[in-house]
Amino acid sequence: MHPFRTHTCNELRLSHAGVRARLSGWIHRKRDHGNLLFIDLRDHYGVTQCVIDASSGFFLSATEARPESVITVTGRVVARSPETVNPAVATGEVELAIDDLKMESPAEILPLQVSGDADYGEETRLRYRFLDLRRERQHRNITLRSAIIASIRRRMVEAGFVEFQTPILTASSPEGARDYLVPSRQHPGKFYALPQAPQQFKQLLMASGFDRYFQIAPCFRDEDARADRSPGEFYQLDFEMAFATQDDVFAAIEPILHDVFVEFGDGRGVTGLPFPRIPYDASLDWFGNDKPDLRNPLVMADVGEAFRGSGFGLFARAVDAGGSVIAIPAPAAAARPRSFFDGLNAWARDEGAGGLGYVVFAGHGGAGTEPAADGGEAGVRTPAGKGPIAKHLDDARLEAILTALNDAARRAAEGLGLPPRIYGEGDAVFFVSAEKVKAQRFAAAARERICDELGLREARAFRFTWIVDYPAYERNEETGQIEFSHNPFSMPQGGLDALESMDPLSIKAYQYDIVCNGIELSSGAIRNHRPDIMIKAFAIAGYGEDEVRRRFGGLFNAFRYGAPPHGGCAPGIDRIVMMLADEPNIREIIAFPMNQQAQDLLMGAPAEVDAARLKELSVRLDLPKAKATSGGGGKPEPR
RNA sequence: GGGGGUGUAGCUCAGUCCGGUUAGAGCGCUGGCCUGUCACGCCAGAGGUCGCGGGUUCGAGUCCCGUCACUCCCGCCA
Repeated sequence: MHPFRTHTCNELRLSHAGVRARLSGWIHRKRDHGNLLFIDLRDHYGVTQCVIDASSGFFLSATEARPESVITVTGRVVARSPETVNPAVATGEVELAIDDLKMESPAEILPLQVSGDADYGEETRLRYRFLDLRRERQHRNITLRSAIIASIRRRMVEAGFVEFQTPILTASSPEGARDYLVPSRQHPGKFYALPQAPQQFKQLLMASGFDRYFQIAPCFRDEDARADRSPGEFYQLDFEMAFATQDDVFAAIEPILHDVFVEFGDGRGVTGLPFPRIPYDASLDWFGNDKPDLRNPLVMADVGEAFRGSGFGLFARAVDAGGSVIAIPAPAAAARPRSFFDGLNAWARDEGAGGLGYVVFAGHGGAGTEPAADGGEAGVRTPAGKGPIAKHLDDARLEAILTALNDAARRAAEGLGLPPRIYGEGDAVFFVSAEKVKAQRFAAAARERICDELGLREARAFRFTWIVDYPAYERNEETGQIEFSHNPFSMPQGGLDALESMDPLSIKAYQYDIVCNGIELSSGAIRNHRPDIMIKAFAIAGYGEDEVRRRFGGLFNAFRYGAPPHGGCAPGIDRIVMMLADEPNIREIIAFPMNQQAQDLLMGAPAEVDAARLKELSVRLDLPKAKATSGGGGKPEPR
């Protein structure tokens, strides 16, 4: 007989009755009846009930074994009597009547319990992650992650992509996030950087003649964490295609994402192919940001003109000063009590906005008074507006607001498959007014809030969209300088001609993001593979040719000896798993995540190192004064 | 770097607003009882620097100041 097991803890069934079996696992739970002891034995696969009675020689030691001790038990599989069958457990029709028990590894008293579904603080969970990961939900998440990655890998290979590995110790990249740096022993004063993404390597592979690259790529960025952003490191499904247009890239990855989300989505809806595409500018107009959650059906519109010169001075002055008034529809909200509007107003002020103006369209009462979408029909009345702002707006202005919202709703319905809607009687409209960028940012948040207040968010669905036509450049508000808005490696639309003839701020790039449920899964681009266009593109952002050669020498050089037009994308693996696992926090789907302060509480990273090691690296510390540097322990050091 | 929340038994939390006798509960732990449970049950017990430091007060878990830690958000994340 195998020294540890003949079966797993999820294997024994009624058909095994009478068989002699050996199981190994953790003591999940014990039920001690004095002269009869039940042990739920758990392994990766499941749980099997084992039973011992007082007549056995090892009964006492079994009684004393703590939960989470690892044991090996041997005995006979017996069918349970009908009244003792447990239908909640896969092995619930049988139990193992054990006649031998070997303690493989006793457990001390636990800092967190594995059985049951108690909540524990994250600090405890991460410090004892090996215990936390034994728990059902955590165990399931990590297993799901593995299955998703295996499925992605299989689908990528089937689609003709070739998997590569690229360096982890590489050079710092001048754009983007902060790098993690690694001092070089052999070259004092010089540093490696961990890659923020294998961006340049995958482009070099294109220049190397490989046609379709992919990698489940580790990426390292020294930026602060969020619930959906793991500190330090994360994984991307990084891929790149030679001789590919933007449409080719979309056509290659859409079915893979779609099928993976269907495979692991547990019946949740997935956007059909092809995924909708929203130009960046339209996304800002309709949703206030470039990562719209299309489960939210609300479409916004700029209605500044309706307020220009109106009696509502606050908004009229804002418009005259070049600001925006953004309207957010609130379908069927006219029936809501005053407290609904007051509550949203209070929320707006908590968010730091001046407030949230609104108009309620409930003037005429009764049904059937909705205006036709295009207006102009005889006998159609504009519903009368109510609310603090409405009295300052005449019918023509109210009409203009409804027309703008209906126009936006109709166009979004056609392009995105959002439910069509004609606003009018019975609806309400909220207004956000500020300088344009600020107004959009706040309106985006208000749109989400209003959607949830009204219970309009589509449940159990993954709604994908591409955001396309990103601007190539933007003006840095602080410095006034023209900068790359997204990715310096993207091909500007219009190529060299556009760079030479157009206002840089109006040039678009073949740059795109894929967004799912309001979460940016990835950005990608058709790359700039032409050295002459690169020089010009960087010149506009203030980099001389020498600087481009110095900073991107490898890539720049590669493009001088024949490089294929190419492009790609890099969806975030962790966020995909997070959504499919339906977890609100990215750390729930990473086996050993760091905490929000980028510390690994289990391994004790980051840690101090010996002076000798620093000397070897020609590194001397210059620590900030005030702060204790102990890292762990949590106790402040006396000063 | 900034803002919010939290910090009380091994763990999860109540008590803090409105200061007052010996700081409680559940789970876990220890001991005892229990032969059909499956969140087993019953009895008893141990376990506390109320994050840390300072202040106010006759008296501080509770009020004030500072500080540390964790967490959520903003900045940041080509």
